[in-house]
Amino acid sequence: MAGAATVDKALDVLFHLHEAGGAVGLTEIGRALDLPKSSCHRLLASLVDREVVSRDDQGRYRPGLALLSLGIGAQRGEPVVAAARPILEEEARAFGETVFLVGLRHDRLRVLDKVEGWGFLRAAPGVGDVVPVGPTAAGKLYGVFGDLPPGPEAVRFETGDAETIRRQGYALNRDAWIEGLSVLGVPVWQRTGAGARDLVAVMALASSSPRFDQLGEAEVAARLLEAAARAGERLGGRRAGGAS
Amino acid sequence: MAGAATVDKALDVLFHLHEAGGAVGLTEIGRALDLPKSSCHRLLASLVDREVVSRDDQGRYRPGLALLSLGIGAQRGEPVVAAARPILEEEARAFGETVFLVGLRHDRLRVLDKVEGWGFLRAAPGVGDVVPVGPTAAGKLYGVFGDLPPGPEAVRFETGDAETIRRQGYALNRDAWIEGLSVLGVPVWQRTGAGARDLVAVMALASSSPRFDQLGEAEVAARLLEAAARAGERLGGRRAGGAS
DNA sequence: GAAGTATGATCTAATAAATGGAACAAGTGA
DNA sequence: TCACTTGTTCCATTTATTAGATCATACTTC
Repeated sequence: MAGAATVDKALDVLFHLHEAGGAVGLTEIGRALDLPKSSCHRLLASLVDREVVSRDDQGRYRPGLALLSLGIGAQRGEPVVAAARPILEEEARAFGETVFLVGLRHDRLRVLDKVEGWGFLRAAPGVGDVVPVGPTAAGKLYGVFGDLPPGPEAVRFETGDAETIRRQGYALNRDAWIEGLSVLGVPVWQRTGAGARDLVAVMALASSSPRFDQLGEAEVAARLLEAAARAGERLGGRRAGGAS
Repeated sequence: MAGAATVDKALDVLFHLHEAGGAVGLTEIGRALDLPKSSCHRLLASLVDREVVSRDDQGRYRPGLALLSLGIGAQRGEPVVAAARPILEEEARAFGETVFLVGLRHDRLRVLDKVEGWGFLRAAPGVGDVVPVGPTAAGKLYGVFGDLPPGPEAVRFETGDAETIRRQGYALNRDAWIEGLSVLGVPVWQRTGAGARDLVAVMALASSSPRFDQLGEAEVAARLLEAAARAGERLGGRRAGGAS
């Protein structure tokens, strides 16, 4: 809140480039953000210097590749991702379908990591993308087991739905989020003390619904629950602070 | 050069977090960058606000996940990446080995994209990583066909090596960069006018050397050259400005 | 081909913002 | 319990940012 105004503006520019998609000229940026050209010019100079912003052949600006290194570094640095990565690969290989990891970051459910399946028709969630809370398996699990921030899209359960999830220990989502897509999610726990535990992520398998039926709900659930338990083991103990 | 000092410092902080690897406390950051705690605090407040920096359970700072979205967006926005992506997937599937894309960005050769192979022993270049110019196939191709910036690590060719590459149209690198690793790279061209063309990337296949021998140099070269040509087609024409 | 209108880059005085030392609170370890 | 470290906040001084105008250059229109 009590931040640096100049940095805020620089970030405005950066995110504007991100949202714009393509390359954008200096004047257009200034107009869109209501900043004088000279200010934009100077801000961009700093960003370009660090390769956080790139320049077109025509001089226009676009997000730079340094962001890629930074972003992938951020992902690798996530303890949950580091712990779960090899297990994600194992499971994706075993099922031949996409297995991914969702976590609560900055009050949003985000795809932390994924390993895609082999099929021509396969689920391909984008790493870093925000996942809606309402209709997804991950959202339900966080609603039942985790500390979801009080938001407008609070989770609404059918009667008994929450209890089913609590009893089974996993959440299944058939065609509710995306037509033809089935997702089975299981919680990844971290021990936080004597008997206590924190929900630190959701591991989920996504596939087309027919393919999911071939695999079998019971089989998927069993394997994934065991995999998530191993991921939790690799994480080790401790942690108790607020969900970040 | 004539940038915004505050933004420079904020980027210093961000890159410091990136290089640190783990989570870092405020005091330590201030010491490392020789900045007063209050300044660091303010800069970090802005960065955290935009989720470019995350906070630990213990209050320490780490690179945030917004960087991942930004980075992946930057990659997707790259015209070469957008054009080559499906072809990369095709080739990786056909060979069962890792196929990747290297481009000159900000005077550095960087891995722009990759699709990994299936094998247990497979090459896994990091997307966004910088590739050395000297010993790599990509570096040689840029040395022969592209405009490498005059740097300390200028490419040194064996006599006739450059001519071989020019004649064959591809570069092969066996065990020179990494022991046991073979890489065959081909240029990706973009038409820039009547007969003229620009080297915009290198497409390369990487595998263990024994596996590469199974595939056969001629077969790999032929397929990859054809694939790179298709990628160039998808790019379309135009572009002539300085290498960015 | 020439004029007009875009753009990006550069300069400068006025001003608003960053600075950093010090004081405060919260937490940790001895 | 005390001492030490950490993160946070405050505020007068100074510095860097601002924003308008100007310049040079590329592109478009006539």
